[in-house]
Amino acid sequence: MTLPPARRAALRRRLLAWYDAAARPLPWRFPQHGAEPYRVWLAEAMSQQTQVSRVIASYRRFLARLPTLESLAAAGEEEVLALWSGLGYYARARALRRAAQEALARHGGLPTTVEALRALPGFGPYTAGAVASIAFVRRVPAVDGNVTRVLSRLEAVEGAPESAGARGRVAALAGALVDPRRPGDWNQALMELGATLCVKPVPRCERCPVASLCRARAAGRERELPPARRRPPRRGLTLACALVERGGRLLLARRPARGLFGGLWGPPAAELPPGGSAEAALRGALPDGALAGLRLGAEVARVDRTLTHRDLVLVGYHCKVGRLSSHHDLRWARAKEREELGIPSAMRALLGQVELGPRDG
DNA sequence: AACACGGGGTA
DNA sequence: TACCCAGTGTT
Repeated sequence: MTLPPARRAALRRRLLAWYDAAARPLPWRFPQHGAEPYRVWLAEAMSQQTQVSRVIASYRRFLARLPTLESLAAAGEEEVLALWSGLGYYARARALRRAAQEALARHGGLPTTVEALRALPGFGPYTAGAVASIAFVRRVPAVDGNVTRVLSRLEAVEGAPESAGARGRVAALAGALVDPRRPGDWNQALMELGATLCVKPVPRCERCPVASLCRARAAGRERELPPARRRPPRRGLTLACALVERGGRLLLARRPARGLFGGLWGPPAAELPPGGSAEAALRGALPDGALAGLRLGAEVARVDRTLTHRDLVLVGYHCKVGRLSSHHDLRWARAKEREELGIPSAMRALLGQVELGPRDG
């Protein structure tokens, strides 16, 4: 349990030296940007449960359009969701925008302490620690999945990583190890090691700067620790989707703010229970009976997607609707407009299967 | 504590 | 197929 000062010093020295030499040149790390807090935050928010390699393109696109905290706070939710399109976990995007507004109103910018950051929407323990340490040089840890794996192996932490005991042990280690002079670099060095060498399931110990200090390796158990997280089985979800064409445009509906694909645009969709009627489901898909007169045509598109918690099936039906009352959450969009909207990837794929007339796009 | 929440890469 | 990813918010 104890972390001797000599061991702590050796870990810091070796890992920081390795990081200085081996860190990947991520766009938010380029020196000309410095540790600009807004950019650090944006990168951290996008990286939640999302591999860094998949974040880079979205990060550049987002920053080009909303380069400052002020521009983000002033942007509409629709625009922010559109810039987030394809990244998933869209609640992150809405929280990002609200946090920008709150930070500006209450602090005149991003606050600089981990406690004040933690109070903003979308800032959990990890993101608050990451931004505080990287952007504001606060001596606080930032424990993500990488750090959990690295520290679990270094100290041979037993037990499921989601258990309270293991989490507490890792948190204590992370707090004790933070380098007081370079807290942000230290936290990033731990993450970098976990992302590039100390990977699951088979770590590349031969290149690891702290392999000789690793208790899991000493015991020959580096492949076993930490144990895999147990996940509940995925449940099936079938969504009937109404593909309604008019004058080369497709009818899109904005989804409710909560739940799957919250706040994004897509074809009007409704859960199709096993053996249920797609027509009945779609007629009730929108509030106010907006689609009460819908008539179902043939199935013309289908998409299967595996999400973390869902086996998702989208079934697209060609549909006719009667007159639509003007509705805040409805719009007709041609292909070009659809490119600019926040639409989940699965629904984009479904729309991509639909052949439209020559007036489209 | 358990669950909801995207999407894609990897072995 | 199963697991994981620079996690957070809700119940």
